[in-house]
Amino acid sequence: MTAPTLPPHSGTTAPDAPGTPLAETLHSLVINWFDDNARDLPWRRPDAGAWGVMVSEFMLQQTPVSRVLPVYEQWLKRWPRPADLAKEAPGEAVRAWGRLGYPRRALRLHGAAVAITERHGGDVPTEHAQLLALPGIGEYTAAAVASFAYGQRHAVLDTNVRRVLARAVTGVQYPPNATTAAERRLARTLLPEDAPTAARWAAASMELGALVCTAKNEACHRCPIAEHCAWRLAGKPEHDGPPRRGQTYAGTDRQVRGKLLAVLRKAHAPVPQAVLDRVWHEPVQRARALDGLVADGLVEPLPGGMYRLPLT
DNA sequence: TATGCGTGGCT
DNA sequence: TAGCCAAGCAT
Repeated sequence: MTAPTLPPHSGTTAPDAPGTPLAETLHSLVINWFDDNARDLPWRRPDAGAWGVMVSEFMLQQTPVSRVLPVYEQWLKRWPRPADLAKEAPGEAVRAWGRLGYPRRALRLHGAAVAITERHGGDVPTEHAQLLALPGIGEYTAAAVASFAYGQRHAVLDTNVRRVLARAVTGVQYPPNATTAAERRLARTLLPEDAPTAARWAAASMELGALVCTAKNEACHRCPIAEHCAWRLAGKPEHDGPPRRGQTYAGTDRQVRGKLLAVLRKAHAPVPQAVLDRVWHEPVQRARALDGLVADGLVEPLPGGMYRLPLT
């Protein structure tokens, strides 16, 4: 007879196996907290539908909720179903994306709407693998849509959940820079057995990271699992190890691309090169940024040195 | 696995 | 003030 085994994981504090008291305690504490503290967000309303959930997930990739809210409302009003967006020129998606940032997401969301219309009869697919095959959908977003929209059982491992698990279970201040196999293993280990509870846990643990267990100024006094938190119990040791990679922005191609695209979003007719030239003084970087936008399909070059958002 | 990719609010 | 940070993805 063999003892029950747990997958190995990093960190100093072992979680209990699934179904053991600690895991279940965490589930109920966090879910009960969520019942009382969940934000009333439009994509969580019952009428949002899978398309609403999917749109919100695209927009929320690296962009705060407060900035997503107004764009989300406009988007769903204009394109209430995937087929509505699929009929549009991709440039219209880029324009409607506004200043959410990372406009390639708008292009991919448009591409996903086209694929849904062509391959799935206009309905957001229910299977994780089908979702993963859509442009702009990676491991996280596939799991999130399957869980939030369809109530399925998946480990939904975003930056919030990673931080909550790093602290509560592993006992460190921050998760690693890149998601590790150990983190995925841990998240799967902690997943409630039944699908509805797993889906609730996914949303609840994410919300806990967003509202309480934040990157800076964490509010342990409001945390439902503070008394179980390995990091807090260890005296909240400061992060050690390699510095967490920051994003530089000023003076980068990204900034130039942003300025170029801002001009094209505002324009409703082709824009001459000379107008684009005014956004950045340095010609080499300016040309590289514009070429990059064209290569990414975010900008369409026309004969005679004219440019516009892509029609196809 | 490391890097590039927007934008704006906050400390 | 100059980073730091915000529900990642693609390559």
